[in-house]
Amino acid sequence: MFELDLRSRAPIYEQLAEKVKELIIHNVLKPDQQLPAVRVLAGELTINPNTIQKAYRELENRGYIYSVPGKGSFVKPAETGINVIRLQDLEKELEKIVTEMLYLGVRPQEIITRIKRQLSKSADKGGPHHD
Amino acid sequence: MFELDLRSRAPIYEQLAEKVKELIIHNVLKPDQQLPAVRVLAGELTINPNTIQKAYRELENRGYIYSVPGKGSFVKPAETGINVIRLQDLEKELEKIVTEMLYLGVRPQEIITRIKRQLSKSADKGGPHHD
Amino acid sequence: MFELDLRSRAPIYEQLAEKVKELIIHNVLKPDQQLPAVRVLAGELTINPNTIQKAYRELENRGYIYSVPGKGSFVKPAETGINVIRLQDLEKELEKIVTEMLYLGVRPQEIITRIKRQLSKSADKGGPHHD
Amino acid sequence: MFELDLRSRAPIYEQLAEKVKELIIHNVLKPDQQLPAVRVLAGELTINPNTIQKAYRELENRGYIYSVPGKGSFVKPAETGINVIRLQDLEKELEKIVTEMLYLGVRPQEIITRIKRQLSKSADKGGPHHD
DNA sequence: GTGGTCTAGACCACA
DNA sequence: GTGGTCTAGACCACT
Repeated sequence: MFELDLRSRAPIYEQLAEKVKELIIHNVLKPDQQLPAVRVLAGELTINPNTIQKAYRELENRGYIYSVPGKGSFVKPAETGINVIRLQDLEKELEKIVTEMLYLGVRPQEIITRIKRQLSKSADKGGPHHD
Repeated sequence: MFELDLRSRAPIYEQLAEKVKELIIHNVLKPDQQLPAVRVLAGELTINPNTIQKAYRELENRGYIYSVPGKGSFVKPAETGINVIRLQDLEKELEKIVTEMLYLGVRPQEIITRIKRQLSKSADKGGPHHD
Repeated sequence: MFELDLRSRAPIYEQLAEKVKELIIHNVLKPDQQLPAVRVLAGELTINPNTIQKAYRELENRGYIYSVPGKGSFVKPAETGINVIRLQDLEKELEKIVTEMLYLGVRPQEIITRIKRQLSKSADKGGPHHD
Repeated sequence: MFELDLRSRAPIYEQLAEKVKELIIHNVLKPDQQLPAVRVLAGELTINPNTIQKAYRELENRGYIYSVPGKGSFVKPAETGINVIRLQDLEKELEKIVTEMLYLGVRPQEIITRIKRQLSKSADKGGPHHD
């Protein structure tokens, strides 16, 4: 379920956090659904439990999950408008990517077409799933 | 010319490589133009020459510049089609960003509007500058 | 009556103790009034009786309630002056909060305004209810 | 300099983070000043370096310091308006404290007097110290 | 020398 | 059984 690249430069805990975040964003992991227990996941991935916990803590700080000691970790329902800072980051990244695609020869119309396709594809499973 | 954020947790050589890449993309540094010599730039930025070297090596690996031993480093003219791999990466990143923006509550129409604005803004200075 | 946030990382028994304390402070639970029996409350909140017990014990230690073996737990009438230690703690906390609000950019006048508003709001139901 | 209570229920890393935060808020640690190195502090406090790092990481997440790998950790200049969420928390805490002080018999006028005294005392060293 | 990552293994509080 | 904390000790990247 979680494919990690142990040789990658990116730390394991970040890779894991990223994977989990994607599952949440794509609504594979539903709001308030319980995540795999730290120790269980550590066993499956043959990774130290501390590393898993670090990933979960990271996601908690970023507002994607919440952890209840003694109970488990759960998907946090999305709250529109909370992550203004994150949105600004995404804007900047978007800008960079578009500029580089232009530089590499992609025509503007082509870029818009692809994004529209992406938007309609995400419409079903994606989009905000609030309380 | 190159504003580096020494406070950032991103390594300096990566920041520098990114800045140079942007200048190339935005056509501020023209094809075959010579980049500042390592030692000169090191002096101006009060940064270790090794760090500059690392940034240039990074850019060479990614195909944005080329080095002529004994002469210096130069901007590599863009070659449409050669960077298919890079384009696929950009596609994936674009997909991720769009999906996350949707999750964070941005409306699809809003996303397209922003990209169009970005496209028209880059139209002047940006765009491919091939041989 | 007692709304607990099972998602919170704060232990349930602490949340419960806090809620009861607030009801006492706001004079909703009057002096010498009997608190809900442990088992009853456990049933209503669908929570382990041990957890309720722990909350009540906590409140007894802090001087907000008293227990009569075989009878139940009751609200302890406030005794001005006996809680000097608690008052000193509150002073310290108050100092910390005010300092941090200043640091975060809140103007002194604004702080006083908010506190006055808070004071007049609590004036009705709040205030000391001694013997 | 940092007095920790190893027997306290509060985790060491939180105690340490709190202490450092206070030094920053009271302007004892000035903006962009370097914090003690993780290993050095670990040695002085006879505490594991990982624990220190956890405290620093916590402070970084909350926006009070920034860490540059290979350089050190530094005090982050305050940015007014960034910490809206933290301010809301402080408001709630302030409300609770004021209410409890009333309950313990402190007169409203007395509360305001103390806060004003606190405000003028903090005026010198406290207050925001932005860029 | 700096912070960052990871492991192995132990202990605690909570439900 | 759960997450959380802490230690000891090793290795890496960056400057």
